[in-house]
Amino acid sequence: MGDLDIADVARRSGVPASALRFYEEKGLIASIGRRGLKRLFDPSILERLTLIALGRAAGFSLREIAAMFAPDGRPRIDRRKLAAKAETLDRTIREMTALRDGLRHAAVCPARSHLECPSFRRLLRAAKAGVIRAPQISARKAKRRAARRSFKQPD
Amino acid sequence: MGDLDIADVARRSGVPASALRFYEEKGLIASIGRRGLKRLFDPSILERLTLIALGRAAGFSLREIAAMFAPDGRPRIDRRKLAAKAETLDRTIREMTALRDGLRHAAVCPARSHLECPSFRRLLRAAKAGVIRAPQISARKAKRRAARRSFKQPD
DNA sequence: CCTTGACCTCAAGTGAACTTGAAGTTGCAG
DNA sequence: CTGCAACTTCAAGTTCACTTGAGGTCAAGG
Repeated sequence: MGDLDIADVARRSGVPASALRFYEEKGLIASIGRRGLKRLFDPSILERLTLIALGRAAGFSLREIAAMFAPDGRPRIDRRKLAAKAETLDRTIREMTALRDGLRHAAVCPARSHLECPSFRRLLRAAKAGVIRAPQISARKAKRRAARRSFKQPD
Repeated sequence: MGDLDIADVARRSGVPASALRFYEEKGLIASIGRRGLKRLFDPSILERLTLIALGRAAGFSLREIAAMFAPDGRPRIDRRKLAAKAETLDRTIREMTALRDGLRHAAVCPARSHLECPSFRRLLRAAKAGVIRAPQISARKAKRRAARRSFKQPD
């Protein structure tokens, strides 16, 4: 009745059907049954997907996220892991902040070459100090992702 | 004389020799010549590698970084691109900060289930609002990377 | 009842950034 | 001078998170 087919879920969540099947295969989500061949999802899937998006944004891998849902289904998220991730996140934030400031300066810096700018060299020294990790998201993917990003899920 | 072979560069930069060859192939670095078969690098390669690490950390792809070095070799970095990247970075920082705070709360939240915690639900709503992008760095790679991370390059 | 389009499965492809392996060559310590 | 560790090339493999394609099934509208 209130159940959703995969297209509904895709539309309401912004997650492509192919990704939903993929998530199911990986155990991140489960359909509540089938109508013929077609998967049926409970509306609560939308909340679950939000949770998954959240985890991804926090830097968890799908594997890690899957582990956050107890085998019985509901989220039993390890609070220690959460705290640990918050810490990592915090480190990353500090790194990126330094980086952002460095970039901002470099963008307006009057020095001939960036290598001649003391501020830029400071940034380099910071990078050298090993302060830096790589985020890594491909340009094309990021673009497609951005184009798709509506994820409105009314509720 | 002061020239470095690939092992020296690897040791002093923390970048594996295989990655250095890869970078050369992609045009991110260049050897100054060969001794027999063996590549020789100018010590300035170390600064270049720091620059590359910096770019990676800022979220530039290798392709983008390569484009930042003029064909003649020295960095001619587009200041507008820099500013743009600083903006993206800033957005990401804000997202991650929200996320970090959410996670921190969730870690100490007394609610039975995270889904019952008002604060966590607020976080979910924020995520739903599309505030969220994914950083994406694999666990295994991150671990290997961390183990390797010394990058001391004594100047 | 029949068509059709939305769904299905399974396999293979993608792209980024490297790593690994096999097979060959060689600078240089002893 | 010789042996071998360390380099070389080139191809293929790896991980992650999906997407794409081929070929098949079937629920529902006309």
